Amino acid sequence: MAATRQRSIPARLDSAAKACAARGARLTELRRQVLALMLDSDGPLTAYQLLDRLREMRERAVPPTVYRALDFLMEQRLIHKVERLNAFMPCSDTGHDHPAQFLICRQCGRVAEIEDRVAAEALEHAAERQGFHARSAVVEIDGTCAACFHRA
Amino acid sequence: MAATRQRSIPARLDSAAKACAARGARLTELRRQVLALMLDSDGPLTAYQLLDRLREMRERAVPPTVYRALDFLMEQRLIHKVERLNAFMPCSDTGHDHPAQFLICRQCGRVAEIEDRVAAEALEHAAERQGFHARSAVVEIDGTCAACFHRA
DNA sequence: ACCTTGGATGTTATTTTATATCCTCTCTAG
DNA sequence: CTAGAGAGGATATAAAATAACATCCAAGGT
Ligand SMILES: [Zn+2]
Ligand SMILES: [Zn+2]
Ligand SMILES: [Zn+2]
Ligand SMILES: [Zn+2]
Repeated sequence: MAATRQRSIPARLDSAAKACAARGARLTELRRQVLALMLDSDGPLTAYQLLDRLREMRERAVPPTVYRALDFLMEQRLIHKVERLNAFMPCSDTGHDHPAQFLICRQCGRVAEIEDRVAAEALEHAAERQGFHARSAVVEIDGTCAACFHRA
Repeated sequence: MAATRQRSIPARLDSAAKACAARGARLTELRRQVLALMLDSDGPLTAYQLLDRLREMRERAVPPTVYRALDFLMEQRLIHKVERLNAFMPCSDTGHDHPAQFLICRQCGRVAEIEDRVAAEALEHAAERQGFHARSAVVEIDGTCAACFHRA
């Protein structure tokens, strides 16, 4: 079991369910289980890591089971995909539409989500200047986290 | 054959070779062929698209052939990987070390490389504030390019 | 010229990641 | 009831990337 976080997992699941309902979508049992696994993890999980864990509860799970749930959760903005890791993690700020910005530690594998308005706006403007209509932006920064840096 | 670009492909290959040599690396025939294919393409290419094209010149090519060349070209900062597309494209500013920033058009598949110093610096500072030591940053913005937007 | 050596490439196989397709079940709007 | 949509089950396959080991070959020292 992962360390305790700001809000309890059941509370986060419930507010996720409400957010979905408000948009006319259903956080079904399967989707809830998948989201719960992600909330319970210390770091990002790949689809197949998630599948392994899901099978403990749901023997019949296969890749499409997981990918469909992941697609749904991404549409609902409850999770993000970390492209550089082909892995997924819960959004730290559930439901709010914002560009995904991550700090990815190469040493420990941990990923921190940040929200830098200055960078986000600079990128918006840069896109506009090219006449480009932005839908979604991803920022992923590789490096060494403070903890790993001090350890070294 | 793709449209003519700012500088001729042979000229770009030659300056790439020089840049490699300056760093004690060799732009071998294989690597040169792979880079040439990318320079000749109108858009990003996946490793397997590249493999198909490469086989026209080099029958024995297999996935590791391509991936090794791609790894080399990325180390030499001659190309970038576009994570959201699992595809690769030449750097627009060969050899200079800079964060990769892309505008990806969903409609036409074209990818434009931009270089926004404001965003890059904002992200650097954001990382620093967390005590994070950044190595390399990737920015990928999905949306619709000006041409496709006007067409619609 | 002759080794030696490390980088580059060849070769085979496999792993990891993601999607296509078709079917069944359930719920509900009409 | 009953069509239609959404959710999930099931099978198969495609796409992307890497592992591991063999061979080649270019460059530098002798
Ligand atoms: Zn988020
Ligand atoms: Zn770390
Ligand atoms: Zn570049
Ligand atoms: Zn376009």
